[in-house]
Amino acid sequence: METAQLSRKDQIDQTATALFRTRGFAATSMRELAAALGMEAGSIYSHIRSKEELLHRICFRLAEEFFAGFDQASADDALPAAPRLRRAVESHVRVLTTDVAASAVFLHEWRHLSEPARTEFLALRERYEAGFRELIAEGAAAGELYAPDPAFAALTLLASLNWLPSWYRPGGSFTPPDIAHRLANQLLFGLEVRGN
Amino acid sequence: METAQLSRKDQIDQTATALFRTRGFAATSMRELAAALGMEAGSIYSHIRSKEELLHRICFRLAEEFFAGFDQASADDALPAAPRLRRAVESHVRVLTTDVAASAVFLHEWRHLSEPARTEFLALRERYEAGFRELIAEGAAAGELYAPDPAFAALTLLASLNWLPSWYRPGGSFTPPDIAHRLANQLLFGLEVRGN
DNA sequence: CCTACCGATCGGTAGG
DNA sequence: CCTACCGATCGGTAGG
Repeated sequence: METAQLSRKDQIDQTATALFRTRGFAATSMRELAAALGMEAGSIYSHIRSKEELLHRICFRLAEEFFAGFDQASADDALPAAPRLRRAVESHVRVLTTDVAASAVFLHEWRHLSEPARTEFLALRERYEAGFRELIAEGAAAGELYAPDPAFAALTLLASLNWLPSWYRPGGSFTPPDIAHRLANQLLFGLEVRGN
Repeated sequence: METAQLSRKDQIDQTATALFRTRGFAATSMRELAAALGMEAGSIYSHIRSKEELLHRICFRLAEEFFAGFDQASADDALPAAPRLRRAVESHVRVLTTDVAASAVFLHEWRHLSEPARTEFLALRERYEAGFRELIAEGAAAGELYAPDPAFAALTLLASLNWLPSWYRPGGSFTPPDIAHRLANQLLFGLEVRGN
């Protein structure tokens, strides 16, 4: 346990993230969470208001991290679209690997958010996808990328990346930058115009 | 409702699949399922033994369908590995689009299976992935495909395909064969050796 | 942070 | 296939 210097609230967030990931939000009880933290179920409520607040915080924090990474990666206007897309892919992989458990929750448990949070969340995700779509469309218009349908290409690209939390294990044979590089290569070689 | 000629048990399976997909297995109650079927919760148990039996049947039925499709696609020994891989990709997409709801449950809800079913299921999935891995390795060894790490390539490939149920809607602008073709192209152009 | 508890809901069964 | 019910567990609160 290296959680010694975390605040109690951060400990709760972290433990909840791990449980929501492995057992799912709905199947995780507050009593289970409490037991994992070495306390009683009722005591958790002096730190949080509801179970859903935990999920809400995880989902929206990750959304912010994905956006921050993307904005930084795609901001450089001097760069062509293809290398900016590569940087955006690497940023996405960095967020995924830095916080695998939270990413898995972000990707799979958001549907347990109640309204209006759920609709807000989906709007954020759509905006994020649109960023990739536009980058790909820009690269296609400039002849840098081969993508007859940028929307389709963006979905497939993000799909390949988002499956990562389901097999990635920290400390495995691939390091995060290694994974980012390999994924970007595998995906972009399929997008780049050949022999041009 | 076109479920008129389905047996009551098939109606239960079908409705359960739809609910497990949209709300998740754990968050779906038997009373909800009963209401969707126009009956009382207790009455369902004259057709099934338990809630988990429903999940079990969905997961293992889909596993069979994926295997049957793969075996047929990859069986032709006269064909090089690359076109057999393309056929396997198309088969995978066919299963996914033919039965989107069940596929989504197969992909995301299997972890709610209790032992030993859960371990059995994971073994099946691993065997399926191995099929793709070996096809890619074979193609790489023959110089047909560019895949420095077949295991990594197989994971990325299946990832791109498996995200499909999260955005595919029957009756959208893409037909299933269209999707299969585009996905195979986008993925294989990234794998094929260029200018060879 | 704990004890003790609330009303609601869960999966499942008995008996008809 | 329904009515009526079982014990267990749920998220959350009051009072200290």
